[in-house]
Amino acid sequence: MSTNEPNIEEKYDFSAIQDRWLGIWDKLAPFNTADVPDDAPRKYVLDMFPYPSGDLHMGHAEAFALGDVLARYWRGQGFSVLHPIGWDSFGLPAENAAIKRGIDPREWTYQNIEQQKTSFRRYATSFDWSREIHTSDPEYYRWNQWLFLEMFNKGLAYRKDSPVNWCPNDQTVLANEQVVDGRCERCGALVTKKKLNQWYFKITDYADRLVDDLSLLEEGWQSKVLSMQRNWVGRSNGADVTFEIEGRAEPITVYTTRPDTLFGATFMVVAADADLAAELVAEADAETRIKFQDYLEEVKKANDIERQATDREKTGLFSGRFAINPVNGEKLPIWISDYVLADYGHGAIMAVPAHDQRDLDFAKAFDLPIRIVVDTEPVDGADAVVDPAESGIALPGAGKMINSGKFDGLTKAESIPAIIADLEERGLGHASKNYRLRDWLISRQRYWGTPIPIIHCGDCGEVPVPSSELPVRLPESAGLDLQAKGASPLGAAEDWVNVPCPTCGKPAKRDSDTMDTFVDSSWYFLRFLSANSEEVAFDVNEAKKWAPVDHYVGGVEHAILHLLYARFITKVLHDLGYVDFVEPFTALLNQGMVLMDGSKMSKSKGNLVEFAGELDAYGADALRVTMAFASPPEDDIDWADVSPAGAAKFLARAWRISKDVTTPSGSIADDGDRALRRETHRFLADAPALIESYKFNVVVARLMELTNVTRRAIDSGPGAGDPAVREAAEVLATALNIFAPFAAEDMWANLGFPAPVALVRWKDADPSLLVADSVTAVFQVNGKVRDRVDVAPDISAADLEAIALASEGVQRAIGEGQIVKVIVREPKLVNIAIKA
RNA sequence: GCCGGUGUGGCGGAAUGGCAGACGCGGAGCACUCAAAAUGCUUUGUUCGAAAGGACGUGUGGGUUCGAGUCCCACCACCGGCACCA
Repeated sequence: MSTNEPNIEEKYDFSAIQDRWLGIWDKLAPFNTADVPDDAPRKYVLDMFPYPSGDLHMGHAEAFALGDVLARYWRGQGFSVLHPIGWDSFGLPAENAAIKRGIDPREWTYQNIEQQKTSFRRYATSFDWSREIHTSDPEYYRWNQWLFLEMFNKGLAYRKDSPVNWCPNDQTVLANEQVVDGRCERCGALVTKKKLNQWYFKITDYADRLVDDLSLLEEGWQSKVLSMQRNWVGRSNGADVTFEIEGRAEPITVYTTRPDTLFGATFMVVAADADLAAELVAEADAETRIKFQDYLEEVKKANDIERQATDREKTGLFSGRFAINPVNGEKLPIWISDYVLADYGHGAIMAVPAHDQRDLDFAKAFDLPIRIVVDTEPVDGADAVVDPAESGIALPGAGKMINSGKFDGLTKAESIPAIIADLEERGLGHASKNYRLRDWLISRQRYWGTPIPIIHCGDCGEVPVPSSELPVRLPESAGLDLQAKGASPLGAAEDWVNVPCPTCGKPAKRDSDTMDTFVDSSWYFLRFLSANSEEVAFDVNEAKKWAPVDHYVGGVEHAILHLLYARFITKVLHDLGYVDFVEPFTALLNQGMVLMDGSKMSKSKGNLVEFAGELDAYGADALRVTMAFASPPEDDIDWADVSPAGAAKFLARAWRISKDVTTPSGSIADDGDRALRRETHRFLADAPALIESYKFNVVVARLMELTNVTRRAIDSGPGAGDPAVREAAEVLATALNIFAPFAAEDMWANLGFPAPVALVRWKDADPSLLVADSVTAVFQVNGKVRDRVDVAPDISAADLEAIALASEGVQRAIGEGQIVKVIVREPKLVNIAIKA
């Protein structure tokens, strides 16, 4: 097969070029990684796999362009690069579309996949298609079930009754991570609470490691994402303190981050919706019991948005009971309120109104005592500390302890360990940590997901499906009512749901819920390593060779959810002995969004830019260059501010150089024009560091510069026959390949080489060419540039100083002034400090 | 409230403490054309000046330094995360 047929076009014609190479690339399959030698240097470059809803959009166009730049770059550096693609193809939109149109979710999903696949091919993404995966295939989701059972056997998957987030619109439960501002992340409906029996993954067991291991990612992840992850886990350090309760055998434990304020506790508060509150008032007088019932009703009615409003008035009631402060034996009234949360800490707090704003608000509302126990600095430039009882402003700052018995005089830093030690000695408390993170709720009451591989038996309880019977396939959707109704549609598939118990053989029922699709995506990067294996989820040895992922590319909208789950599952797989690393993604590139006229694109706003339309108008190369050149990758791109036509113009200029070269291939570049060669090799020397630090926009700018100087060399320099021009053109083709694969391939063919240019190793920079013949020295007077002179790069400090002092511009600037000091940084700078 | 980030021409953006504005978009002028588009060339931070040449200029105010967009302190604005989390 001849891959370098002569090009007939005399002008850059992106659509002819695309047509010419697509078919050839299909046959060459240059990105297949089936037979990589064991000792080959490797990189794993992965884009977050797409959810196949309709065609690709401009956001995909950016993310996948950038991922492809990295994959192609490392190939050019001689690495074997794994750059796979798959489809996150389970999930609600397919189901909703299916309901709306009365078709199988499978049909809708796999049609969209075909469309996106076609678009990816036209976009020249360098995927290894032999490893393609679909999470909605039984061949994939059986390994979700395998993972679930591994976790079930380790006690990391469990079922519990708990109030859960419920989306009344989608009629399914939601993970905490899917509730944003009290609303369903997907549809925006107000989320309510519902008490349900649901499956959880025990991510809280890994809370400390999920925070601590972030330090391993400081090199490769944006600090923004690290802090988002840290915030989400929400670890706080403090102490558990035990309070005896009058008339109750069991004491109550509270969690506090300020044990140093223990002497300032003047009451205790129990969360209204905690079981403890109901128990405490059970023996109270009738009036209190009725008041409590009314209050509890009120609290339950409030949705999260109302409840979370921080400027709400404090409400509550006295329980009639008292606690004993362990440090001073004082009797503290126990109050009940909804400002304390039932599911954080122990659902009860010690209230220190002088030093906590919330407690102070409550104390003032119910006229409770306020006692200062920390001598804080005055705030906001005030002369003296104002009594919180007067000002209504609590004093949360640090200071020396007062009114605290034997602890008086200690600073906050000293007193916290001292008090904890004292409590510990007396068995009344200990240091403790708390987390905002909750266990990951993974059950969903919907059809289009992975069936949970558990059989419920009246006698044996929760029985795992034997691994020989995996996968538990989804029943056909035909005949099932997929309409959201709060119970899984699978429950109605009689033939499917009724099975004998694997243990005792009696009639039993399959679990009819499906898994959260974030389970699918929490380990898919490992499935690519053995995408076609029927024996294992992934081969442990392949994981040793390829994983973890070297570059993970995707939107910052997944900075919490998906990344936290993937990190968690990776640690679980590590503990189970399947992988030898603890973090899945060594480096993370979060590209910004593609906007139009300052806002997110949407059909309803009328500012939608269609991927297919741009592709037709400018071609894949111009689109990819535009994405890379627009801004640093993390920043948003406003499509109104960029110019795909400009990118196309640049590509045409670069392409034309390859047509103009007249030197035959194999000519000796050493004989070529030195100035042009220096530019070429400066590019080769600088490009790797720029790409590896994701400064793609600068690399494109440098390619434009190289194109411009080569053009000038042809038109008004040494001419098209100079070997340096050929060298520049070859470097342009190999480097441009990472941004504009079609144009680069065509240039490579124009220069007489066979496809694919994508597997050509980049030329090394020649260090001897990086030394300039002369450099421009800058002469400053008091830091202002007054003159410039070209000098030899190895000029001595004394010579340079002499030239500077003699220069006309410097003399004029010095005038009558007196020279105080001369700084010489040969060969580039002299700065003369003068006194007027 | 706590934590993190960002502020540079008309616009997107460059700049190991050493020539601010690379590269591009847009604008202006010119060439080619009957004309337009496309393409090419020149020019383009603000301001004073005929020019030569000045002055000013990286959110604001201070500081360190021979020299600051870059480092330090304080502030302002915007963006993001968390938030009655004890």
